Parts: sequence; structure tokens; C-alpha cells
Amino acid sequence: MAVNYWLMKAEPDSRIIKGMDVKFSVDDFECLKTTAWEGVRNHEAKNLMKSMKVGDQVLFYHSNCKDPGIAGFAEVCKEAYPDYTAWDTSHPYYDPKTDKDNPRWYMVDLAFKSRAKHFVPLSLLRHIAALPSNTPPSSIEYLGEDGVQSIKTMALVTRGRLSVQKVEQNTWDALQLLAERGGWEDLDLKGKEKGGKRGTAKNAKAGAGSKKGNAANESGEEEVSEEQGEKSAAGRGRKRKTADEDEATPRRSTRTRAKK
DNA sequence: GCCAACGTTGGC
DNA sequence: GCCAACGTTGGC
Repeated sequence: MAVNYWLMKAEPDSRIIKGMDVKFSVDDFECLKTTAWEGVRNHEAKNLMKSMKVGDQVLFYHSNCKDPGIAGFAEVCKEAYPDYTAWDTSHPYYDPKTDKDNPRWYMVDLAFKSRAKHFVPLSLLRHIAALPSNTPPSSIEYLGEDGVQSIKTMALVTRGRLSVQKVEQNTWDALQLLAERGGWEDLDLKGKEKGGKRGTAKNAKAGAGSKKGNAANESGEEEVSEEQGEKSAAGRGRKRKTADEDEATPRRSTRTRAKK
């Protein structure tokens, strides 16, 4: 079986939850070398993690910050196992509905591989996704039409809120090229394509209501199986940090939902 | 099982 | 801080 590719989001800026800072930037990751991806509290994201294999490649993404984008590369070094932070009442990601006999949440361990030589900002990806054709701008023509096309369909662009996403190989290739070669300084990424998503829908309400299909977790939720994935998603779970230390150290991840 | 209100994510 | 997107809850 071939290697699979993923994108996982973490928050590089400090944010305190239950007294713990959930920040986890590419700098933190580079220092730790490996990290347990705890804190994901969304079934679709969890199911994707359960399908990861050692050796799978991961794009490390900076989320919920001033300049969101792809900051580095990592690789899965330990397959899914129960996320113990869900059982720790003092932890930001504590989930009273799970128990040790029947774990609801899982995490994988990631090993840091490298920083992106050129940070790939979300604004660039949105800019590319909004191009009228598949012809890349001249400064990044190395992407080719296939590269442009592959970015237009990636989950990060089409449904931003999921914190763990699958990335197709051709998209991975395009992103890796961008990170390696850069060259888009001449493009105006600033407000440009922004409107894309947001501006369009005015029917916000309708949107929300109508959406439904989500099925959040497929139906069963946790127990459901792993493979499901792609359907619902929500967005939230983010990731986090920590290395290893177990509970002693706080740091980690991201937002979880406090739902109740 | 539908759907409106609500809460959260997360870009800007 | 704003607000669009969208999952989730809960009334019916």
C-alpha cells in the first residue's frame, strides 16, 4: 500500500484553556521532534487519524493565527491509540463522555521532518483556487495546470473547517513544489480573493439550516468505524502539542469543543 | 426525522 | 472584534 498524505492543523499562537496554553507552532514542533496529536474532538478527523499508517506524510498547518498556512512537513511515527487527555478532568480536552474501557478519542504521533523552505500561505492557495482557468500565474508556472487544478479541489480550500484532512498525491506534489520553490512574491494576495467564500453567501441562515446533511458522525459515532470519514466534519479539533510528558505539561492543542 | 436556534471554528 | 460556515442540540 502506498503512502497516504494528510494535512493537520495546529495553532501557533498562545491561547489559554483551563490554565493550559494550547499553542503549538512549527518552532515548537521542531524542538520536540515528535508529538502526540491530542485534542482532536471531531469524529471525522478522528476516523482519518485511525486510518493513518506509519510513514504517511503530513503537512503541518498553522491555523487560527495572523498568517495561516503550511509551515512544515511531518510523518506519522505511531498509529492511532487512545487520547488519554480525554480522561483527564483537568485537561483542556477532557471529555466526560468517554471512558477508558471504550475510548472515544484517538491520536497519532508525528515526527517532525522539515520546515517549509517557503511558508505557503492560505491566501496563496485561495488565490490559486480562485483563478478563472487552470493556467498558473507566470511566477509559479512550475505548478502546471495539473497543480492548479489539484489545489482547487483540496479540502483546505473547499471546506476549511476540518482540522485533519486527506490530501491527494497530486495536491501534495503541488504543495511541496510551492514550499520548495516559492516565487509568488509578486502576486497580490491581500484581500483579493477573499470574497470568495465569505461574500457569497448571503444566505447565511439558509445555509446553516439547510446544511444538515452532515451527519455528523455518521451515525454512530464513535463506534462507528473508522473509515468513514469524510462526511461530516466539523472543524474543530485541533491538535496540539506536547510531547510527551504526559500530563505534566500542558501545552497542546487546540480547541476542542466544550460541548456538553 | 425535520428544522430552527445556538455555539464554535477560524479566516480576515 | 466581526461574522460566515457549519456542526449540534433540542423542540416538535
